[in-house]
Amino acid sequence: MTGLFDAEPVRAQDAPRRRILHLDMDAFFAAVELLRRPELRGKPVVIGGSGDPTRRGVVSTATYEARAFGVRSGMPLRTAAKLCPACVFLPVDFAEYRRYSAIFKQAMRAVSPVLEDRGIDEAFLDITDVRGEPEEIAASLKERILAETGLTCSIGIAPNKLLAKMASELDKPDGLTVLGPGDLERRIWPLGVRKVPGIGPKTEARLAALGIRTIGELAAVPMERLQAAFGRAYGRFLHEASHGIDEEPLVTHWEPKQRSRETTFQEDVGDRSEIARTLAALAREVAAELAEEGCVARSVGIKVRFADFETHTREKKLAAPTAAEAEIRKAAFECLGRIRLDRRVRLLGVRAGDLSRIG
DNA sequence: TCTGGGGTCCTACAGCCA
DNA sequence: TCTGTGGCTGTAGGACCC
Repeated sequence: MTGLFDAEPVRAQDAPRRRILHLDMDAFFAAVELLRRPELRGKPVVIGGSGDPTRRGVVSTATYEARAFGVRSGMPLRTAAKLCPACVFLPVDFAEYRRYSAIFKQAMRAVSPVLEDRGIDEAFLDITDVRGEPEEIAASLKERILAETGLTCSIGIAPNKLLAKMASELDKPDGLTVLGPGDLERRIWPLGVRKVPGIGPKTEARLAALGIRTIGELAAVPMERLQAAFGRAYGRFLHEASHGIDEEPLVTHWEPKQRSRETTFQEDVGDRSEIARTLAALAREVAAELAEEGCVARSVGIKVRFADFETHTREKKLAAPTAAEAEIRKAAFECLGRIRLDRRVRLLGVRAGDLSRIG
């Protein structure tokens, strides 16, 4: 007879199987804009930057009608306007999107308190201890969010965050996907490696050069080979992700690590005094935000992007943590002095790092 | 010709020190 | 005393995410 205290320590594979839900709002910015501009429904609409396609900026979200013209997220507004001259361009209104974001996250918290906020339009929810079938939990959550916001979302449920997020992508918009045993091989392995969150365009290209295009092909590569090619940590990640392995817990609280402000000039700038004025203004904004949040910074850095898109950063460790505008500005100018300004500048940024709370 | 802004995490490397 | 090694810290840049 084995007593409680004789039991072996719990290993990962013996741990209670988690149920993680990932929720992603459908074309979020565009959907919110259509709520207050119903006359635009059915029309190609692009949200991005200042809403003026003659100015510098990129597409944040486009409606499905605009996507039919080839408009994609991240595309310059000017390019989008060329592809779709009939598109309606709207500015980004973060305050309004944050309002809707709070509503759908509140609905999620009513289901389970264990929520990981992943930005303005998505979140993870641990529903391991929530009674009911996953499909029912997700369906009633979708119903509640639609009733309270008028917006649809896509939900994925799986034993971990990685698979839950991939699941929510499988059926969009207004989708619901539950991944169970056997679904890894059947539904995930045929997908391209780019569908793994954490594999971007660079890694996709490097994997393609090795003849690896699908997640299943990636899963067939020994971990040692991936580590030799991509480094210890990332090689291990690639191996585990392709096998659907992810033990990461939900992060329900975190402290900011850095605050930054950056700006892209409408026209590339060569004038030193304009660069100096802009750097001072950015330093002021960063300092104000630190003060507002009750934080001090231990390091200050700057970013300079030249007209040819070459980007340089410089960083300085401070003698003592501070939120004082004068000290942040002084450090930023010291950093600027270490960069040779031999070309016109496209972008300038100021960053405060190694943050800690006062008191 | 074009490529935003605000973040996080990781890696590589140089200098310092034991 | 010289040299090698390995850890730590600071710095720069890359990749990725929403």
